Amino acid sequence: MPLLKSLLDNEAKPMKPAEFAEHKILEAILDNTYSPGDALPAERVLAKSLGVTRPTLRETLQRLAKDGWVTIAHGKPTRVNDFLTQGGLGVLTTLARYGDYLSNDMILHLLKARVLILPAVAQEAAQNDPGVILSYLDAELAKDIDAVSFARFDRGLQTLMVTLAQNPVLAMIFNDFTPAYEVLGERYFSVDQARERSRAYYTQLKEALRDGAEIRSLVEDEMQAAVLLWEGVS
Amino acid sequence: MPLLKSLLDNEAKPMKPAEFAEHKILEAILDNTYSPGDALPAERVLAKSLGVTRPTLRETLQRLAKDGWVTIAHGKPTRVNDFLTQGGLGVLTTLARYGDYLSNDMILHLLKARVLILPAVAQEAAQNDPGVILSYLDAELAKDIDAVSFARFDRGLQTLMVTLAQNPVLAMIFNDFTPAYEVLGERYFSVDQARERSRAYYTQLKEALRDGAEIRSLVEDEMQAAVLLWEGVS
DNA sequence: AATATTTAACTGGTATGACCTCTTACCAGA
DNA sequence: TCTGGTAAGAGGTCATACCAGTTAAATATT
Repeated sequence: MPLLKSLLDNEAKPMKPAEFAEHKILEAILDNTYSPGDALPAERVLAKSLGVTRPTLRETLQRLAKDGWVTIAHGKPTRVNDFLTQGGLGVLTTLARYGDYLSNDMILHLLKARVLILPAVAQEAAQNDPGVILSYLDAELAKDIDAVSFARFDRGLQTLMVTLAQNPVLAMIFNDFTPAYEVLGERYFSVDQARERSRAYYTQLKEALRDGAEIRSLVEDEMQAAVLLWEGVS
Repeated sequence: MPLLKSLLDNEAKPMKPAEFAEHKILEAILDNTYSPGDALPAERVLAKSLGVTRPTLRETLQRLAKDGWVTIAHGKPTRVNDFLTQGGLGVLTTLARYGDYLSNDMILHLLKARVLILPAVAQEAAQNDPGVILSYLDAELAKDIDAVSFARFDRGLQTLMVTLAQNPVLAMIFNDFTPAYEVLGERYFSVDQARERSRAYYTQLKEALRDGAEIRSLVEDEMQAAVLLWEGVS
């Protein structure tokens, strides 16, 4: 409904200066107005052209630098990094927030990375406290639940398992993943087949947990299946 | 040698304000002067007590917030996060920089996480371009090479493989890991047994690559062995 | 003329102090 | 009792001046 949409968009509260600056700069980097290796305009110039003051711009630049988008050095101009190579997961997070830039390809890579980590996490969690996982899974999912809610449920399960796995390093990786994972989840669970798969998977998981069986390979198969499913639909 | 150490410390160039503020705040968080959940003093107060101005302090706080140390919200006081649970890999990086806070336990968790990721990365890399890896490994290691250099060589190998694996998501994780990994490496390769193990491993790896054999399980065994070795010496 | 050396013009880093906006809690009025 | 206003305190932004590295051109030196 284009009309409603446009109305909503117009009603959107105006961005705050810092937010606006970050948005603009990232946009410029992502669409190659400033390419990796390029120098950003001097702070005084950039600030004026963005319509914000230098202190505000600097706060924004500091945040961008933390995520690996740019490199700031005293005396030298601030340069754009080759973020796809040098960047950390913060880059992925931003890519996710700017939906159009999180390509299907990137999602595929994300799903593949997940295959490596989650099975082990699930296994550890199941050994440490299968009961909690079981009671989480016992919350029945409504038949016609929407993609967003489904994604939230699935993410909640994984958050729970990561917590139970008792490895802070894996938890940190998971935390960095989360924002991108939210976007990914909504897209993935929009596919009917994906929701069906997961429902069956939850059931299998419950059985395995009740029997005290190994769940590692079960989870791995499911994660692998998700990769294949996504390759099919994307 | 306390005397030398103190001399070196005194010769250290004075920290810049921003650096100093970050150091102080992190120190206060790490030694529980401010515990997770606590509110930080108001910016105006904190700035004065640190001897820096508010803009400088704010830039520092923005960076800390990016890494998940604190949460900033308009109107509300800035609060310290439960960074071990909510933080990302940036937390790990800082923990590494403040050497005393990167516990042996944390290193163990890091090594365990590595077991999950690297084998798959190595396998992909070997399939994509075994030749480059081979030529990297052909650089012979001196018999009496020191721990730092050994660590750099090992890290270089893994950097190479991550690049060849062609999965940007895994590369991002690896990038976030790097700072902590450097610290870890120096400690790990200080153990004589560790260096011996790795030498043998490199040799096996070369043979497998020449034969075009699978290297996944080989790498996994080695990573797993590293975990056990560290459990033994720490 | 070739080579140091100074200097000036960039760049980012820090300092002040004022004002805007959001959140919260307390207080007055219906 | 509940509602609504109001003031205090927190973060957000602005404006401007000055400090400190970096670089290369201008200048002095050999």
